[in-house]
Amino acid sequence: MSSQASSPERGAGGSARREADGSARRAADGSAKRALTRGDVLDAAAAIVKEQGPRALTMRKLAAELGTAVTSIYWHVGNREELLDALVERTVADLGEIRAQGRSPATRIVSVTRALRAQLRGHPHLVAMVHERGLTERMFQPATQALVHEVHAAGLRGTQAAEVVRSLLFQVVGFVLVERNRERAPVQYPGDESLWDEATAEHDPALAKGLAAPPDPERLFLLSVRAMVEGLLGTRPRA
Amino acid sequence: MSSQASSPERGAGGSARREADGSARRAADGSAKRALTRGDVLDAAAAIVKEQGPRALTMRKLAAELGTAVTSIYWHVGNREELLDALVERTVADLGEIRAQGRSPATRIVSVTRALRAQLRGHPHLVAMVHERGLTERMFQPATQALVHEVHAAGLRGTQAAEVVRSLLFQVVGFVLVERNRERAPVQYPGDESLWDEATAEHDPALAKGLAAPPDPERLFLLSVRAMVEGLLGTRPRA
DNA sequence: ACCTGAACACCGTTCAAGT
DNA sequence: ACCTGAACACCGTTCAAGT
Repeated sequence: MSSQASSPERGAGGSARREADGSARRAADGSAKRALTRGDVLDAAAAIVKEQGPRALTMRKLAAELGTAVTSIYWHVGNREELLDALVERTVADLGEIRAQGRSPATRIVSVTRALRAQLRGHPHLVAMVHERGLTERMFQPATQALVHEVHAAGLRGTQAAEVVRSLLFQVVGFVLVERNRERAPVQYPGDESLWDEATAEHDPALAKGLAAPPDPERLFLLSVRAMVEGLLGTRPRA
Repeated sequence: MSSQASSPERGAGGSARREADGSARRAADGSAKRALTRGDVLDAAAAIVKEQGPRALTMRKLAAELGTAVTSIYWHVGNREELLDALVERTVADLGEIRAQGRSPATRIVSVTRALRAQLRGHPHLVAMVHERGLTERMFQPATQALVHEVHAAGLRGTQAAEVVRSLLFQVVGFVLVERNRERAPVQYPGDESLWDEATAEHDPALAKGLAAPPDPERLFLLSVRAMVEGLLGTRPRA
């Protein structure tokens, strides 16, 4: 409920920011000690979340990191939930534009999905946090915008265009989520071998191998997105 | 670390279970009091998770619900994390088979994705919990199995078949996730209207409306899956 | 305007002790 | 074999009090 309207670090577009990593206020060193700002809190919180996930972000740990009393944080950001809200908000705002590349609409659409996937992979915990806060639509706004443009260029309009855009967004999100799951837990239970033995794979060893471990997610991503674009537009995109 | 091997309620296939809703041990009523079993704990935990989400499942609340001391629970399930593990494990095991319907492979594939979506929607918190535990592959095993069969029937083999199966799974998961997000947070911030005004929708009001609120997720789901199947198989599925 | 420590209600978990 | 209360370390949050 604290109506802080500072909104620090809006940047000049979104890509380059890294210098101002709250290195100013270190108290543990005994060095110079500035006044704590809302931006400091967000920076420190962002660092913890990025490295250890949102679960590891406790108010007390954050305070220790900043060299302040726990209660000071509350003055600047309200409470933990509002802190996470602000963090997500800032990260989403800093994601930057998505630019299509290529000549044909189909190719340009594929390039947008690739850019979106790259963004999502760059912020491993962001998707879940955005999801919890009901900001999904907003987070995908830039990508949606770009897709709208390309779908229009492909000649689609109205409801049909909207459905194509949404199908593509869902595809990317689903892919990244499952992909990340595999990265985090490479060895599944009860283990891939037993899950895809000869019988369950219907005597198709190459298929069993393909399902047990996707050797090239990049390739799989391109393939599925291209299939989807082809099915939706009736045009085959080119590499 | 407690090696309890009871594994209650494995059922006779998976669909019908509902009678044994831990109504036996009610202590608050002052009625008859059986010995607490691992199954009781899992049942009560499942009820809480189903109604209020995994976050609301605290050991103390669970104990109160069961009419026991908190520490009794630990004897039966180890700790909170193992409790959730067991819960997910049991739920996944009880999900049941997925049967394809229809004549052509393309149509049957679509029917499998619909069944999978219905399963996921029936357990709103399951996907996230499974995801956290790295059990995604296992959870989708029945659906994958069914898809493998149909893709084989469509004449695909090996790596190509595996890629088709995976693309479809990703599509379904992504769809359900985003769909659920919209249900939970119907009013987005900063609001759909402002997000899709005339300019951002490139002067296509029907598209703006389509993106602001998907009137029929069922329809959108079918459309996108069919497009994907068509793009992957080169065959158009029929309703 | 900003920061502080004390205090509260709530967690998960351990452990010695009961039956 | 099962259950218990006491106790520990950790949470988020509030509040009166400082400067």
